[in-house]
Parts: sequence; C-alpha cells; structure tokens
Amino acid sequence: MKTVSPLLPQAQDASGSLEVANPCAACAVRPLAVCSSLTNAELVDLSKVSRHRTLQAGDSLFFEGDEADGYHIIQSGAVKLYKLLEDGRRQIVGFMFKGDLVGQAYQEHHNFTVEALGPTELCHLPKEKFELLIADSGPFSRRLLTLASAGAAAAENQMLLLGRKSALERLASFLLWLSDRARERGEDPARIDVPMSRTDMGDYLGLTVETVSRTVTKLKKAGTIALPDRPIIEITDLPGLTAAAGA
Amino acid sequence: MKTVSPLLPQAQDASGSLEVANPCAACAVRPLAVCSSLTNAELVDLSKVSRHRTLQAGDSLFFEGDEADGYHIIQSGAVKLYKLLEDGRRQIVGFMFKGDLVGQAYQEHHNFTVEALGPTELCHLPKEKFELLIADSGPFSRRLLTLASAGAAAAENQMLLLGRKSALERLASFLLWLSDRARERGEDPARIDVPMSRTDMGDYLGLTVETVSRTVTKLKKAGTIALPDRPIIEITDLPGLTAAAGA
DNA sequence: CGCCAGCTTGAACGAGGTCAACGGGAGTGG
DNA sequence: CCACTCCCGTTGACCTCGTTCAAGCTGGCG
Repeated sequence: MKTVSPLLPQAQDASGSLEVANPCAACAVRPLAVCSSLTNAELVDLSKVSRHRTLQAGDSLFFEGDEADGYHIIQSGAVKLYKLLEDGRRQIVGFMFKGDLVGQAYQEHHNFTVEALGPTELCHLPKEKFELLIADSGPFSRRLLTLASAGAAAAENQMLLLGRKSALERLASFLLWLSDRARERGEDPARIDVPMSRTDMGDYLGLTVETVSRTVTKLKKAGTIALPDRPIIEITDLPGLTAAAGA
Repeated sequence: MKTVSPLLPQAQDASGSLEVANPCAACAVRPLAVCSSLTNAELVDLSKVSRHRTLQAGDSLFFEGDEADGYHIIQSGAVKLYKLLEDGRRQIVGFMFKGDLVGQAYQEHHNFTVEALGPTELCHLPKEKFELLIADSGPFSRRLLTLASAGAAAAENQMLLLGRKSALERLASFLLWLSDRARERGEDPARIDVPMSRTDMGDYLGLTVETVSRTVTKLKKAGTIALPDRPIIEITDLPGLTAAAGA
C-alpha cells in the first residue's frame, strides 16, 4: 500500500485578482459539487483553509476506523470506498467520481477506507470549518444530519453483510444488532424480542426461510442461543455469537 | 394486503392545561425520537398538525413509489421497510422500532414499502410542516440533507442488488448505474469509462473476479455490450441491458 | 527479454436454494 | 368441545449458481 502525497497549499492563479481572492470560482467541479450551495463569501473563506491533494492509483486517502479529519470533494479521478473483514474479505460500499463529496456530516470515525482508482485530485475541507458552515442550522437539522450519517454507516455494514458474509455470520450479526437496539430502548439485550417472521429475517439477510431456520437450529444446538418461548430469542453465549458474526 | 386505519386526531389529555397545550410533552418516545431536538414552542405547533395512526400486523403505511406525504415517528411497535423486484423477490432494507423516524428529508417519492410487524402506533408529521422545521437552515445544510437522502436511496438499491439479484442482474445494473453517472457528468452514456478493475467490480457486486469476467463475456457474446479498447465498455443494446438488470 | 498483474477460461466443488413433506399453534366453524 | 384449515417453522433430499482451484493469456514495464 503506497502512502499518500503530502498536503500542498491550494494552487492559486496569480494572474487575476478575482481568482486570487476566490480560487473556488475557477473550480471546474463547482457546478457539480456541494460548493454550489455556498455563497461567494463562504467560498473565499473556505478556500483559505482548503488543501489540494493528489492521489495515484492505489493510494489511500484514509482508512476505516481513522479519526475523521475532514471532508473531501473529488475534483478529478475516482475512488473506491471499502470495508474489510478480519480475514481479508472485502466489500466495496461505493465508488465516487468528479464532484462527489466524501465524508458524512458529524461522523467521528471513518466507516470505510478510501482508495484512488487512478490519478485523483481532491479538495480537502477541514472538519471544523466544514461544520461551521452548518453550525447556524437549528438543532433539528443537525440531528437529522447526524441520523443520516448513522443511517449511512448502518447501510454500509449491511452491504458488507449481504455481499460477503456467510449465512451463519449474517444471522449472528443480525441477532447482535437486534440485541444492541434492544439495549438502546432500555430492554434486556440478552433476551431479545424478535418481532419478525423467519421469512422477514431471510428477506433482510438475503437468505431463504429454510436457510434461516437451519441456521437458527445450528446456533441453538451449539448452545449459543436458546428459544424459550416464541418471539423470544435468548443469547446464552455472547462471545460465541460475536465470534460467529465474523467481524 | 389489508388497508391502513383512517387518520385520527391526535389524542389529547383534557385533564391538564399543559398537556392540552403540548401533548408531545407526554409522549413516551420523545427522549428517543428526533422530537427531543425541538423546542416546546415547536412541539406545540407541531402537535396541532400531527396525526396519530395505528397499524395492525401486515398493514402497510405506504408503498414504494408513492408520493411522500410526510414523516412518521414510531411510538410503539415495529415495522419493516422493503423493496420488491417485478417477479416478487423481496429485500427488506431495514427494520424500525420505537422512537425511529421513517422518512428521508426532501424525498419526493418513497423508495420502499413500510409494513407493520405487529400492532404499531405512529405519529404522522405532514411534509410541509416537517420541512418548515429545517427551512431556516442554510442552503448548504439543505443540500447535505438532500445528498444524504439520495445516498440512502442508493444504498437501499444496492441492498436489493446484493441480497436478491443474480450475477447477470448485478452486472447489468452496475453498468447502467455507471452509464447514468457518466451522463450526469456530461459524458457519453453509451460509451462508459470503467475505471475500476474486475476485482473491484466483484467486491462491489458481492461476486468473485471470475464470475464478473464470465458475466462480462456473456453480455459481450450476447451483443449487449462491446469492449472496444481497455477501460471502455460500450452499451450496444440498452434495452437488452435494462432487461438483463431485472428491475 | 522476462516478469508480473490483471483478465479469461475450464473443471470440480459446495453453500445455499429449491422442492417437498410434516408438525404445531391459532383461528374458525360445526 | 372437536374437526378443520391455514400459516409458520422445521427438516430432508436434491440441485444449481457461483465459488474455488488451476491453468493460460495478454500487455505494460523494468
């Protein structure tokens, strides 16, 4: 894995004062990008702290789990966004092109690795500055943006599950998720109320009813879970279930 | 498929003036829900137009493709969100529980059907009123919310692809998506620049390189696509490719 | 020229799908 | 109360699509 190129000051055009004052005005992808929603004053301000960055094929912009340091707009080229399982299985959760914004509002850690497909130029916007642009939104808007970021992360995890996990890993991951959600609601995370049918579970996990049923039986026989009475599934071996979930 | 219960006025507690003025204050899920980000004044205002709604198991709240009429917060119970292919294959793209918000900001049409898993109570917020709450956010925040909604819809489509489509359908859908994105960027949608490797395509589509390669060959032999020179794929039979994509 | 990475093709295998049968609990009607 | 039905979950037997393993092929690059 190659390392990224160092940060460079934003290239400035010295030939005209307007461009010097607002390099974003000359940006080729502005009409495509989120920047088109900003005022000239905001752009001038932003351009002072934005940094131009260049990647070659295979270079990584950041890694899954890294602390989020800001947002990136792709000026040219393309990148892939991917997640890995411990054993190396990989799920690409998105491709992004010219004009696209990489990064979700208010995320603290990156949920995927970003790697250039070919020579790629990006504009890096520092986290604080970017978030200042949405700071004047009310708490409700900010809550919605946070929810959207969490939703995106959940969707990416589900893509990893659907694209790369085995039936056993899918079911185990699903039960752990149900358990987490139950805890959030203040319920017992070891004794899950499972309100959906086996068919629904299959349609969520990309499996058939039969496979879900067989896999539930397998976990039950292994002593990982128990089915005391109907809609309840009890997690009797949390470490075992976590291990079965893969990663 | 059962029909939904009729809209009912929000139940009001006549015993105390505070509760009459602000029924949301008594809402059991408020601490969980987005409503916790609203001021009392906003809640009072909102409660005048919000409608309480009850679903029984199997009742649908709305259908994929319906015009979005508003947003819903789940007060009790649980729902499933799903998408269908023409032949009936189904992918559940999410389950939602007490306190969750159903609906993406600024979406015009619902991207999935919502159906109750069991008896479920919801609070319906009309589209206009809800969007008024985020109207004072700057154009940038609104742009980000719109992007997030589009991202969510794309993620749900990808879940359908990964969970329920065959290798041929996955590849065809992917090529059509690349074509659409190329058109957005002002490029020729019939002559796609494919910047990623076969391995990357596989890792995006939940397939192996070999399967991608075989499937590309199959489409080429069928005359649906052509590979004139390396990173270019030409769509020679758009209706054929669309048909191969499934739905 | 030789090496290597990416792509393709073939052959065999296997995880999960398909098809079929059965059992149990809830609802319904006699 | 029982008989019947229906739906859901489970289990078994078989099959298929995509994976795995292996081998060549091609083009770019030192």
